[in-house]
Amino acid sequence: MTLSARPTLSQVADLAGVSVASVSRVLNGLPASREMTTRVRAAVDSLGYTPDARARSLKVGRTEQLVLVVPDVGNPVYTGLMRAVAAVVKDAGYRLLLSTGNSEVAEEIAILDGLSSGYADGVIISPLRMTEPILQALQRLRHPAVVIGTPPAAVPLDAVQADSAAGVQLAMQHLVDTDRHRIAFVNGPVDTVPGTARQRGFDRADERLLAGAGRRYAAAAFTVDAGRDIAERVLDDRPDAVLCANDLLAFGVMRVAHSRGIRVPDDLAVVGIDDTDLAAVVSPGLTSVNLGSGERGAAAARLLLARIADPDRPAERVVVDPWLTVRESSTPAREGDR
Amino acid sequence: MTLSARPTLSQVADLAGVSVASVSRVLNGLPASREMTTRVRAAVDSLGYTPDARARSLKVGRTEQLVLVVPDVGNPVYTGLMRAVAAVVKDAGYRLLLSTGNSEVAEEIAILDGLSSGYADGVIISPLRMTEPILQALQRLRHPAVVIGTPPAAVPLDAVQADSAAGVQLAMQHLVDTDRHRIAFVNGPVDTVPGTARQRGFDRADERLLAGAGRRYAAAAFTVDAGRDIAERVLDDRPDAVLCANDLLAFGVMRVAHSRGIRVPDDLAVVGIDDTDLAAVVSPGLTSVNLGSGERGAAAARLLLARIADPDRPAERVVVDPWLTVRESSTPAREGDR
DNA sequence: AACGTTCTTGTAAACGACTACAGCGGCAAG
DNA sequence: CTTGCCGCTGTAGTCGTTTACAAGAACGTT
Repeated sequence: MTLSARPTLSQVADLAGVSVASVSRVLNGLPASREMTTRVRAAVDSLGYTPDARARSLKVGRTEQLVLVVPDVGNPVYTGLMRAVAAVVKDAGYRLLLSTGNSEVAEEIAILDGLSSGYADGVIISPLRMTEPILQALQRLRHPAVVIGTPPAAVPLDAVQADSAAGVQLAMQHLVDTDRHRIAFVNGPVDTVPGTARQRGFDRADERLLAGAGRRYAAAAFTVDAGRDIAERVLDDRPDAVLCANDLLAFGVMRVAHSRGIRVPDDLAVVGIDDTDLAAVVSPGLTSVNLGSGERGAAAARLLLARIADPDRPAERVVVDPWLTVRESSTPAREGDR
Repeated sequence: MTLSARPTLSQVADLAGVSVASVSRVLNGLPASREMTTRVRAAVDSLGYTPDARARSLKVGRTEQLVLVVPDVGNPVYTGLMRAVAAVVKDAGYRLLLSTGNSEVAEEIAILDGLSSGYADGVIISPLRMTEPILQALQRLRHPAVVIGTPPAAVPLDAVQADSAAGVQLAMQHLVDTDRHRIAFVNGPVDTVPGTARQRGFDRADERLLAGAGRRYAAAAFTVDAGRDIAERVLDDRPDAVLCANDLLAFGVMRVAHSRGIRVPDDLAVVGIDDTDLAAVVSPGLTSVNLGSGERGAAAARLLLARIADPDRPAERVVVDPWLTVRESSTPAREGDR
C-alpha cells in the first residue's frame, strides 16, 4: 500500500510518448497543441498521476503552506480566529499548519526560528505576550509574517489589532446606561497583551463615566478557575456589575454568584470580553464585547497573502472595531423584583 | 528581507573548505573526525545555516508533517482531540496540518485524495459520517491513515473508537441511581457516526434499566440551537431527567429549562455527552459522559506514528473507555425542596 | 616492504518537477 | 527557392539535500 511507488512526471511522459517538459507544460496550462494536451491528459488519468508537492516546492521555492501560531489550540478565545484563518487560507489554495506555543514564549520563538527551514511560506502569530525576544524573532524572520496584537509602533510589521479600549468603553457605557454604577473590573495578568490593553481601556472609561470610582481586581490567569478564585473577593465588595477581561473569567464569576445565590442579572450584571461561542451557550447568556476575532483572523490572513504577493509593500496595520453583544446577563433588573 | 537568499549546504562547504557530503554527514550525526566537526559547526554558525526542509523532504521522501482532519475546527467537541493530537505529534518531531472538511463529505474526500501529492506523511481523520465514499477514499490512500470512529469491522484500518454504548449506560445508571425514572433521550441526527452509536447505546440501556420506558427525540443537529428547538417538545412531556447525545444539545435544553423556570437539577437532571470544556464552565456545571476524546486523539496519533514506523504491521483498533464526570446538573434533588 | 584493515573524505548521481534554450517544421513574404 | 518568423517540442540544467561508491590516508601485520 504505502510501498507502491507513485507515478512520476517522466512515467507519464513515457506513456504519452512525449517529453517531460511537455507534460509539465500541459499540466501548468502553458501553450500546447490540442493533440499534445489530449495525449498527456489521457496518460495522466490512466496512471492516476498527481504532481509531487515536495519536488514542486523545492523547484518553485514555495510550499503553499502557512502557519498559524496560537498560545492554545483548545482555548475558545482562539477558535473564532482559527476558523476564520482556516477559511481564508484554504480559499487562497494554501494549507494551514497549526502550531501551538503552549503559552510559552520560548516555544513561540522556536516556531518562528524553525520557519527558516522554509517549510512554510509565511506565518500568522498571536503571541500571548509581546516581549522583546518575540519581536526580535519576528524581525530576523526571513518570511512574511503578520502579528495579531499590538507591536510597538516603531516596528515595521504587518499587524491586526483589536481596539480593546473601545470595547471596554462600549461595555461600560452599556452598564451605566442600564443603571449600574458600582462596577468592578476583573482583569487577568497585566503583563500580557490583552491584560495591558484592557486595563488601559478600563482606566479611561472609569475616569470618564464613573469619575474613577470603579474597583480593579487582577486574576492570576485568564481562566475560569482564576475567575472563581478572585470572585470571592470581588463579590464581597458588593458591586452591581462586574466587567471581566475575558469570558472565561466571567464564567468563573457567574459560578460563584450562582452558588452564593446572587441572581444574574437581577442582582448583578456580568459582562465578558471576547464573545466566545460559550457566551451564547451558558444560562443566562453572557453579554460580551466582541473584539472581532473572526474579522481579525480573516484580516491577518489577507494581509499575509498580500505580503507574499508583494514582499515590498509597506507594513500595514489593521484595526478591527469591537461591538457589544447584549445577552441576558446584563439586561436591566426586572421590574417588580427586589 | 524576504529577498536575501538563504545559505545552502554548498556555501557552508565552501566556507569550511570541505565537501558538501561532509557537511551533510556532520549535520546528520554520521561519523566524522573531530576536526571536521568543529570546522563545519563553525561555518554553519557563522552563516546561520538551516537545512532546507523542502529539499530534504524531496530527497528523503518524508515531510515530517501529519494531517488532522476534523469537521469543524471551532467546535468544542474537537478541541480536546486537537490538543492531544497536537501534543503527541509535536513531541514526535512532526508538524501538524489542520484541515477542516467543513462538515462536508466531499471536502473530506478531497483532502484525503489531495494527500497523494505527498505533502504529508500520514493523516488522522475524524469523519462526521462514515460513508462508503469516505471508506473508499481511505482505502485508495497510499499513505498511513488512522480513523477516529468506527469503520466496518471488515475494513482493515487503524482506528480509535469511543465506547458510546458504555458511556450512555454509565449515564443512565447514574440517573437511575439518583432516582430519576422519567428519562428522555435527546439525540442528534441518527445518520451520523455519533448519532447511531449513541442511539444504540440508549436503546440497550433503556431496555435494561427502564424496561423500554424511555422517550426518544431527535434534534436536527448536534448544536445548541437544535437542542433549544427540540427542548420545547421534550419538556412538554415533563421528564425528570434528560440525557443528551452531546453537550451542546444539553446546553440548549438547559436554556429552555431556565427560561421556563424549571430548576436544574432540582426539577430536572441534565446529562450531556463529550464532557467538553464548556461543561465545567456553565452554571450549574453539566454532568457529562467523557468519551475520552483526549485519550483517543493521543492514541490515534500514536497509532499513526507506529504505522509510519512499520507500514506492514496489522491494522489495530483501540477502544477507549468512557467515564462519567458528575457535576451539579444531575446531583440529587435537594432535601427539603419541593 | 608489501599488504590488508579501518577510518575519513570527496565525487557524483540521485530525488521529481520546472524552465531556459535550442531545434524543428511550416508558412508567408520576397 | 531563399529567408525569416512563429509556434511547438525536446534536451538538459537546476533547485538543495542525501548517499552509494571509491579514493586516499593511516596504521598494524607479516
